[in-house]
Amino acid sequence: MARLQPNILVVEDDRETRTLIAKYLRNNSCNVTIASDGREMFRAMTDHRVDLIILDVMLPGEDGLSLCRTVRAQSHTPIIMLTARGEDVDRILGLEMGADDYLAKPFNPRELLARINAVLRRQAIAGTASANDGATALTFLRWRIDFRLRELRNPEGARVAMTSAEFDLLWTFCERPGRVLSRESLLDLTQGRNAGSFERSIDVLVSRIRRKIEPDQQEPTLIKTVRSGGYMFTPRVDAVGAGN
Amino acid sequence: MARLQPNILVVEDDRETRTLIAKYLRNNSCNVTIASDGREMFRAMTDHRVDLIILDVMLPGEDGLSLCRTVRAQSHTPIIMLTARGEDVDRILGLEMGADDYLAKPFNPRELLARINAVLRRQAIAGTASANDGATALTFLRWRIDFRLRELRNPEGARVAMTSAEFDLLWTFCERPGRVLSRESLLDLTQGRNAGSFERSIDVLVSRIRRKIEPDQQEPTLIKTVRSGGYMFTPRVDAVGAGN
DNA sequence: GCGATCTGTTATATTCTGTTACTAAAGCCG
DNA sequence: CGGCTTTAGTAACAGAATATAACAGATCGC
Repeated sequence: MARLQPNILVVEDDRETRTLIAKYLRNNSCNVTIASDGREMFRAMTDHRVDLIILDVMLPGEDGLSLCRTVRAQSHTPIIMLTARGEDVDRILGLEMGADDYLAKPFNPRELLARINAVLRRQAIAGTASANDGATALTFLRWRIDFRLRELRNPEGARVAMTSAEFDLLWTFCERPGRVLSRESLLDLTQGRNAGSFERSIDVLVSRIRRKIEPDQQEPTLIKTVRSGGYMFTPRVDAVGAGN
Repeated sequence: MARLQPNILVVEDDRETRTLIAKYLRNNSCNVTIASDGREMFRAMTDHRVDLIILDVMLPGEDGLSLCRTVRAQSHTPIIMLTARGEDVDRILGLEMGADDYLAKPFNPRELLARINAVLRRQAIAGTASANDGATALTFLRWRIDFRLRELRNPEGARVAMTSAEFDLLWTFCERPGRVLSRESLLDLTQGRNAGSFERSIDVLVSRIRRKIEPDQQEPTLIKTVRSGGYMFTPRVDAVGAGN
């Protein structure tokens, strides 16, 4: 769903932080470009396609907030802002700045990755609404999960009520079919939360989802348990265009 | 999308307020012209292109309401009116005056900026959508919401009574379909946070709107709840288009 | 002013969600 | 095959978030 190797532009003046972020993202299948100020940022943006910008609030010269507005005025490239703690979050995310998400320093790089994924995913959805290809829904075994509408329909076409958390988890599974996902990474992906050591919340959620979608309660066929590994969503998943 | 440096014309007789607004807007990438009464306003308008007018209701000589009507009759330049509390909002925004938005004094300048952006964006969309004046209405699932008339019609074409606050909120939703809006930003967008209202008030309003527009009271399909996130307006696919 | 309407607040009911605890199942080892 | 250990499934619970009825102050239209 999300681009396989998204181009991330990291705009951050502190060399150490910058390198750290870049390294981490590169280790996690992102193409990373770095810039230390607004000028370099714009150069990079005209240079090649940028899928997402990570933008520090504090920058020499024109500051991040101002840059954010400017970028926003010209393009729809999503922006995640790195803020200091206690920054006025509403304004950053609100109409005025229009950033897509933010992260307060100091942050956990995994958390950043989770946010990036979330934003890109949203972007993919939003993009289809107006313009181009991308899918807004996935189907598996004649079930259909629509991210934009946040609804799940069974093979008969009836809506199946899902709570927010259940939906998010199922969505995450659908995006990564056929891969074993650890509880930890599932927690990360759905909530950007660092897993507290032994939490069984994923187990419980899986159980609740299974009750709603598994044809045979005794023998799960959709979400398989991988002992001491996590869970795996097994059915073949097809992308479906806008929900018409 | 939005003009990079929109030309804003501020019409306000109180020098202090006027200067404050101008200063703030200039700091936020706007070109600002000021006028202290109707005469100066018209002079400015013939002088150069004006993208948006901020117009105080109380003015010496010909008052803001009257000026608003006049401008409206001649051009499509969007207008945001500054009103005193308790002013008749429906009338100001409605057919009679035709302002595009309003803000009750005293207001937060950041909120003003947000409104400006919103109006300009709408304008941009309306402009590109097809041709002309139109685009004062949106349709979703055969419902039709008309911003100018401030009325809502159901698929059968019957008017559905909406109170001012309900309409404002629904409008806000319609402008941002498919996005999760936090209670906080909804408050900001509808009232500018001046009024110290609690976030629960959004819940109550949503509940009231749902009662009027949701086909199934048990299972909302239009305004979805995103737990600990806010609400999301999810009209089906074709839904949002210029009301032609 | 007076009744009708609107709107935010409060209180209560309902729903959701993560945790805990207990049970069942799976692996391990002799 | 049994015991023993580890891991998963899920009922039950408690805290959090949401839905909505009811209330009261504000506002509107006469």
